[in-house]
Amino acid sequence: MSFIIKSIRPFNPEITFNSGQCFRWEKQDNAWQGIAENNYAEIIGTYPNVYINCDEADYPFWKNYFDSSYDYEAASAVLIQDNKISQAVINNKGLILLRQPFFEVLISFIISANNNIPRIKSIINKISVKYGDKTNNGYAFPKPDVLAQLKEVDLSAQGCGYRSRYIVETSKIISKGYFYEKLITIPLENARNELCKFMGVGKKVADCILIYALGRKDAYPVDTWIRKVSLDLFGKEMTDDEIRKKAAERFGRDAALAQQYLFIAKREPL
DNA sequence: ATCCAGGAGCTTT
DNA sequence: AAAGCTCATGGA
Repeated sequence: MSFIIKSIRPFNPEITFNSGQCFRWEKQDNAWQGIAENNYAEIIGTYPNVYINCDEADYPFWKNYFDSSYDYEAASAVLIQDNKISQAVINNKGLILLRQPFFEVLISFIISANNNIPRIKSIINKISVKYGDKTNNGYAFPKPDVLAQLKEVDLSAQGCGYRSRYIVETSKIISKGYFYEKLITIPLENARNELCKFMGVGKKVADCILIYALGRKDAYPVDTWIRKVSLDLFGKEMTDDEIRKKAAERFGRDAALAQQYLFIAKREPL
């Protein structure tokens, strides 16, 4: 274990960590502390001069986590030309989309259904403390085989409510082995339908998993906030399927980033 | 008290 | 395919 401080890809920690795509980053004395898998890291500095303090052996993991190979400057330059998004791009410079561990995103967004962000964070923290591995710097997210062996009441006791059954059943499938890499390359509709086979995963949660775990930039999660903003965006009331279709036409391969900008702007208007 | 939260599953039209 | 009802929970 040798901790090092290295520069990491330019991004805005404040905006990215508060954008509702991750639930396990907390700020302590000017440093953002987070755990993914069994890895701990601290993020310091401000956009565009950002540094990471982590175990040297984990640095490749974190480089991938912070999506180092994707050109957000180029994507934002495209989106800023859309007059409905330009202000959000300006107000949220340095936003990126994280590439988090598949199982953690899968379970976290099952918990997110019909829920709010502070409570989602609270629940995830509780199940991590109770069922995750203890590390030197906090508790890891629970492993699939651990959650798979729980009873519904165990998770209900941590506030998961009616989602407890979904978490156990989904964890059983993952713990038996699941090749999620295929979801990165197959057509969006197919990938979404595959994920919807998991109990507790619908189209919205499926799109979140495709973006925040698998790095797909063409997905477009339609939640209550995006529903609200679509009226202004497209000029009429639409079903969720129509919203996804229109968004795909308008934003194409930048749909996920457009959605994230719109979500932030609508949820926390300046 | 009533409504809402990064919805989804199930049943009924 | 589309609409309606229900599912826990805590905060506003």
